[in-house]
Amino acid sequence: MAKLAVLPERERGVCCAVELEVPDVRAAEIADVLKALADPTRLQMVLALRAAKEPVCICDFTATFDLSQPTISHHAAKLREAGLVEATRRGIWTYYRLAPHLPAPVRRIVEALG
Amino acid sequence: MAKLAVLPERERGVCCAVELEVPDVRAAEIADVLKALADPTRLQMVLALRAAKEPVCICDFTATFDLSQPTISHHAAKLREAGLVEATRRGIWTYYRLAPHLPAPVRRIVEALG
DNA sequence: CCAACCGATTGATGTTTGTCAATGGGTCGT
DNA sequence: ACGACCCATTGACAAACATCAATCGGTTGG
Repeated sequence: MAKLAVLPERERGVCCAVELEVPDVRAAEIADVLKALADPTRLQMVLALRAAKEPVCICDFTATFDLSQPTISHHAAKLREAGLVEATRRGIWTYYRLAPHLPAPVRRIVEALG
Repeated sequence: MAKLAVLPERERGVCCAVELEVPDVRAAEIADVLKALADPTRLQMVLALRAAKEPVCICDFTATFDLSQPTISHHAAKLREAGLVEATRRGIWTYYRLAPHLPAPVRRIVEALG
């Protein structure tokens, strides 16, 4: 609560709707992506995958975080549902990587992280 | 669940912790910012403020969204607590604007939106 | 001074979320 | 075939969240 600035003059009882930058549906989509990223564990996962040259086995994530295996699996599923990562099965191991063809707006967000 | 790729060879029972890109505290901070943005209404607010030349009166946001006045106020408070926006009082009106001196990492995220 | 207006806070409620324990389904080495 | 290993799913539960109705405090015009 401070700072002077050029504040618009107003008239009592007259409020007019703001012009929205994006359609509501689009805002909801972006919000969903942000929601997927808005957890410390999932954020760390995405940052690690972004930096990784090779796909990362989820067992290594389980070894990394102080969380149970089902919880890690749950977070991985959230990232999958959001379309942020892809999984590949190889034998008993499941490897994750950042989705290679993210929509441009999503990619820009992921690149802006960290 | 598809795509071939160069998957690392592994040994059973040997999982090693991933190297994290950022310290946990920092991840939590970023996650908090993302959490503040991860709601359609708040996202629209931030996008509108980012595009606005002048501070925006919150009564106009109340007129914009199909939500009650307390709910809008609640969302505005969340954005304030996250440090994303600042409020200025002028008479009976409260004007919001994007925080002018956002930390660089946060600013990059906000700029990547939309 | 009073009524109208703007905006924040409080209280209540239904929903979503993060977490774990328990379980189930594959895959491999022996 | 068996046991060990990896990972996903289910069920349960507490915490956090989005929303509204009601209320309150501050400001202004008449």
